[in-house]
Amino acid sequence: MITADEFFPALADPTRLRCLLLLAGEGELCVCELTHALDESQPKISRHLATLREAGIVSDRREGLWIHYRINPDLPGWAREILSTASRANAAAKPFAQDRRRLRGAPTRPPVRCCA
Amino acid sequence: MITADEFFPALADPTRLRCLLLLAGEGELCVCELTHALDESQPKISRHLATLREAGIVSDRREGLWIHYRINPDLPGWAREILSTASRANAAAKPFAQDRRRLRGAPTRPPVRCCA
DNA sequence: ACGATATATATGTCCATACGTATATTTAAA
DNA sequence: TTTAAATATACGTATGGACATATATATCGT
Repeated sequence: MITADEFFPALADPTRLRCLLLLAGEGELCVCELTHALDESQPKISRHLATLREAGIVSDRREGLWIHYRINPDLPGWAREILSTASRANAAAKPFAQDRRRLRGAPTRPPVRCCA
Repeated sequence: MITADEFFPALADPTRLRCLLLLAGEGELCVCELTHALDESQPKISRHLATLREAGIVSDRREGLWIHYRINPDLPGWAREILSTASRANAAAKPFAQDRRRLRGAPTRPPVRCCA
């Protein structure tokens, strides 16, 4: 069972927070989608996801080549509550709106080919 | 207006988190009460409170020698919500229960003389 | 078996930040 | 105007953690 002392440090990094807010809003995303949406390097995203996984905040599911991440459904209620509160509060904020737009495939960028 | 990228790092330090959870539950506390409740050095508590103040998460009010801190009432709703969720969720957890007990004046410790 | 794609991990470096100790500041009282 | 109490800040050090780069692993198609 995760404690507050383990939970909040995991949200303190902007990259991890962006991942979590996307996952909270979208349900399930694979690494390449997150890499594309956040426009960050693959190892960077992967290691941050590993941090979140080791903290028990996200869970992963392999499907062929792809590994899908989601908010860990076994996360205690207060933690899930905090994530949805943060997600709701930041839905309108510019940086997160940009992440969502990139996730969908931005007009100025090549469309997401992976994770069809 | 504080952003999520500024808010969550402030909760990532255990000392700051303990201060915030106490403040969320007790309303207003002075530095010496927090120092006593957390059993930490005065400069340590003071500097962490300064961090929280500079982030806009707490506000302070001088009253003679004492400076009382509280959760900043102008904090956006989502942030206050997250703090009360965390406070409620951790009320029963041992470390925070100990902090509250020390705040009241633990049997094995000298009673709080300051901040009458 | 080989190559390609998706993801993970290892390594070395660098920077932010938490810490202890010492000292400064502010207020009140004698 | 000293003195004491409460709080704040300065400073040097150390360490956790984020980073880029390179490489390893896993899965699938041919």
